[in-house]
Amino acid sequence: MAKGKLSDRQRRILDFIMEFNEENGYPPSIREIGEAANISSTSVVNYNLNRLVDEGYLDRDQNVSRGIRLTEKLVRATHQLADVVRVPLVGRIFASEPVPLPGTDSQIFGTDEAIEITRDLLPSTEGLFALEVKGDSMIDAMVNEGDIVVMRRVPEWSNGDMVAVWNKEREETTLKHIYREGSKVRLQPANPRMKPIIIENPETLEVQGKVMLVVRQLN
Amino acid sequence: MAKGKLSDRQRRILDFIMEFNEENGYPPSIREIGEAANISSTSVVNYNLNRLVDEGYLDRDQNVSRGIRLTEKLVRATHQLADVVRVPLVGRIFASEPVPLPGTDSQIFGTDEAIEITRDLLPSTEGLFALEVKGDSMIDAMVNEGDIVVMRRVPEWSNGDMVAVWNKEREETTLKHIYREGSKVRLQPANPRMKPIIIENPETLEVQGKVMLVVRQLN
DNA sequence: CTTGACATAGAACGAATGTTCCGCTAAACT
DNA sequence: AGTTTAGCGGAACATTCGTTCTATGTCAAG
Repeated sequence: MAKGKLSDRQRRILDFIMEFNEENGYPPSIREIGEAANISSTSVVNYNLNRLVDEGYLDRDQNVSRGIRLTEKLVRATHQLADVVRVPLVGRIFASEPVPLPGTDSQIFGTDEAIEITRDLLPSTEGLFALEVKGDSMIDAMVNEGDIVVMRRVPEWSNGDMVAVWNKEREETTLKHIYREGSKVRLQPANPRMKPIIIENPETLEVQGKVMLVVRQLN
Repeated sequence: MAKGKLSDRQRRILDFIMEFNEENGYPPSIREIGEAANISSTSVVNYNLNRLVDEGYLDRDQNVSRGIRLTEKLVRATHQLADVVRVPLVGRIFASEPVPLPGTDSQIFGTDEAIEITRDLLPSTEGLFALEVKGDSMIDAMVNEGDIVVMRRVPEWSNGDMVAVWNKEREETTLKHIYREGSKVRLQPANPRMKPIIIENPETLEVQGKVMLVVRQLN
């Protein structure tokens, strides 16, 4: 319950456990902790370990050697580890072709090419795929050659979404903000200096994905 | 030496170790492995463990309980964990102001606001800081309002770098590709449809950072 | 058929490791 | 002062756990 105050020893113990874990891939024994923290008695280590459990920093398993588990938060904080989403890189996007869509590859291991995105950059994780942009025809979407576009397969789009649309009549793919306007559809370039396009026949449009993220690596 | 073939048992053992580790935060004991893999004898488990070490899947520490360590690659592959870099988000970037530079905050824990970027998106990790773009004045750099620009403090820039430059005369910050041309400097917009700017007096320029990455989150 | 490498099983041993109990001290509380 | 409590040290104890040794079965090569 009592939150903050850890004794000097307890802080040292915690630090050591984290360090040892990182180093060896398994937790230290009680005696190893004692040695590191200058505690001669195993019972004292045991005592302080239980205190740390009370404070919520550790979990322990009884009667199990090295049965210490760091709390999730601590692990994340100390390592430079984070939750990431593997987004399959399914191909390239040209202006002159519909976007390639992902097959039903096992999203866990299947695809060989993928990019890793930290989860907090993405609102959802389902149905994602990534494309590399070829050519400079997406400039009015403020998307450059070489950029990586992370898209999501969506059943429905809503006003304001930035989507990849395949225009069957013109036979071209563009990235635009899309808006319903009565029976028509307005395609709005991301670049505010450019004019929107009004589509009279929305059936000629095929929304192939909603753009979730654009990543540009320089150099 | 011999690469590929793992016996059915060995695969099961490997799977179990990974699963157990994930579940408990520490590796299983030999007897626990035996139980999971339907092996009655600890010596057989020991035997197979050593085989897995030979194959490069495991590391072991002698005479240490639960002294098993998975090979790095395996850990990464099973979890959805990856190496990330925490980049401090130090402020906003306007056209009308020099870019704010990071203080000497402890880059580990210090800054409260930061974004996490998977390491493979970034070539180096030193001296990084991130800025959020305000206003639409960076359009000719194909950078939009709300984009996040990850920059790096560099002592020297080289030809072709995309940099943030503070133009003292015009009192404005822009993002441009920069080139030395004799005693002059050429600033080239990322948008190929736009004209370059020639700077006669390079002293009026202050290169404040090299742009490493641009991230645009939609929605 | 014999031999040897390989894989397995069972058991015994000893070291590694967690647990418990007793006593001591200093500070806080009544 | 007397009592309580948190924290510590030491030692004995009971398991847990890795190691080792012997024995058995299989299979392919000689």
